[in-house]
Amino acid sequence: MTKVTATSDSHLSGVAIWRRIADAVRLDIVGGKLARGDKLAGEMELAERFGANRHTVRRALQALAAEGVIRTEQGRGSFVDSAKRLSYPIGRRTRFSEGLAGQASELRRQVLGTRLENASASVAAALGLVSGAKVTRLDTVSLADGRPISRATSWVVYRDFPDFAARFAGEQSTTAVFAGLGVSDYVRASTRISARHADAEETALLKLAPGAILLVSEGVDADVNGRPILYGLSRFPADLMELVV
Amino acid sequence: MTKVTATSDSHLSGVAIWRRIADAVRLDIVGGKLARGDKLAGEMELAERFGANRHTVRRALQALAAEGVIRTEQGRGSFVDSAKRLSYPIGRRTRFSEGLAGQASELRRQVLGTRLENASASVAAALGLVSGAKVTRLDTVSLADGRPISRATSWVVYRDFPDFAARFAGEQSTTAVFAGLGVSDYVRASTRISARHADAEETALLKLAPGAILLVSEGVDADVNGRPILYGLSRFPADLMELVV
DNA sequence: GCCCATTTGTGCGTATGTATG
DNA sequence: ACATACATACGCACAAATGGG
Repeated sequence: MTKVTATSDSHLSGVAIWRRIADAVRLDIVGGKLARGDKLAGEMELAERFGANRHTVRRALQALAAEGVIRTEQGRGSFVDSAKRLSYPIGRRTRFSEGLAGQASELRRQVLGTRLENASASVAAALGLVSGAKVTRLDTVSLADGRPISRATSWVVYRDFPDFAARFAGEQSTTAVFAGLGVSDYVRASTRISARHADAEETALLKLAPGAILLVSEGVDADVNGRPILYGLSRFPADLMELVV
Repeated sequence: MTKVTATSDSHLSGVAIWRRIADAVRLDIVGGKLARGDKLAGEMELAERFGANRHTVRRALQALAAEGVIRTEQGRGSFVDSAKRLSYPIGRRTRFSEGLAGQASELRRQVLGTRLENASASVAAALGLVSGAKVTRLDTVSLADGRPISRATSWVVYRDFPDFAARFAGEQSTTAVFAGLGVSDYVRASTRISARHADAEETALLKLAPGAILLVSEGVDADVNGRPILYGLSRFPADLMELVV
């Protein structure tokens, strides 16, 4: 019906047709509609379904094959070669490693660095500080079975936890660090979720194809008295992860 | 430094540089870094910042101007011409209209249609039915101040609420329909959030630029006894909306 | 082995889009 | 506005591999 061509494409999307097809097919796979080992529809049928040329479909399938999502065999077809998306639970008492337990056999958190900086307007607002107040910033990448699944940045009030950066090196989890600093318990006070394209740094760190979509979760953790102790900004590849409330 | 060109672009992203620039600038605006009336950086400076040619930056600014996000004045610069993103609250007791009250002056829900169908595997699983059971499907688009902000599809068990479709025509809200059918209260039992590109139909209905990113929220509402009564799939343009947990 | 339909792989020509200078 | 280079998308044709009679 509506033939989507580079030329007829009404508003000139700036997103190639082959990429939209690749995204749609990948969605069926990570969303569970197609399971590992399943045979995809033929190139002709996909071309028909998306109103595109077979070459364009092939370009999309090549991209998915390069990602390791599918495998193509001449004369036989294309087959699903990867698993469902991981679910990251979001709740008042969520802890990173607990949430993903059972979904991956090996979870690892890599610390990219810590540094002392002056709170930007948004960080200050989230932590209830004046703009420019000293905060400790922590940059991490998390991996499940060796694959990067999140890029997180956290800010902690320096005045309240001057040792935060030093302690983090020796500990595996944020929970453990806070426990060592006298905060026995904390809860998620608020979470905002949005989505956007990955920038260059995120593309590199998360080993994504350029133009990949990220789910962005932005939240504040507070202690039992409701005092904000940590502001976090996490970015998840939308292809690999979904958030469960 | 890292010059991003169509040619040097490592793996051929399928997303044009002008679109990535437009997305990044729009993000600063809807994310609150730039407020209505603020002046954007000059074209030369933006070109420098993104490592692109000034022509390419101009292409991005043209796209944003066409969307109504910015306004460009010869000899003066470009200025922010739109407001912050709307926040859609997600909680156990969230109602659509209550959640957005105060953020827009006029909210409207448009019914695209209702129909009786056989539950697909995913719908059946969510509602606790056998695959193929009869369900009523309801398709809607919601608008805030005339702008489409969500595309939702809901499924209700036909056996439990045979009059659902008929009643919806006369009522404004799902809450009112359920109230008329004897369900005085219901809560959100589970929610899964993901992100992806819009397809052709969504692009048309939500009046988006092709290739736009959607936040997808998938959830089950249950009555006070925990019995699933409605399965909903909502899609929000990530440029306009964020979800707050 | 051979034929055949199906499916993927490849080559060529053309038009338009993207990005630079 | 112009010139250049490459990417994207299409259409047609044919080659190569697979699997079933």
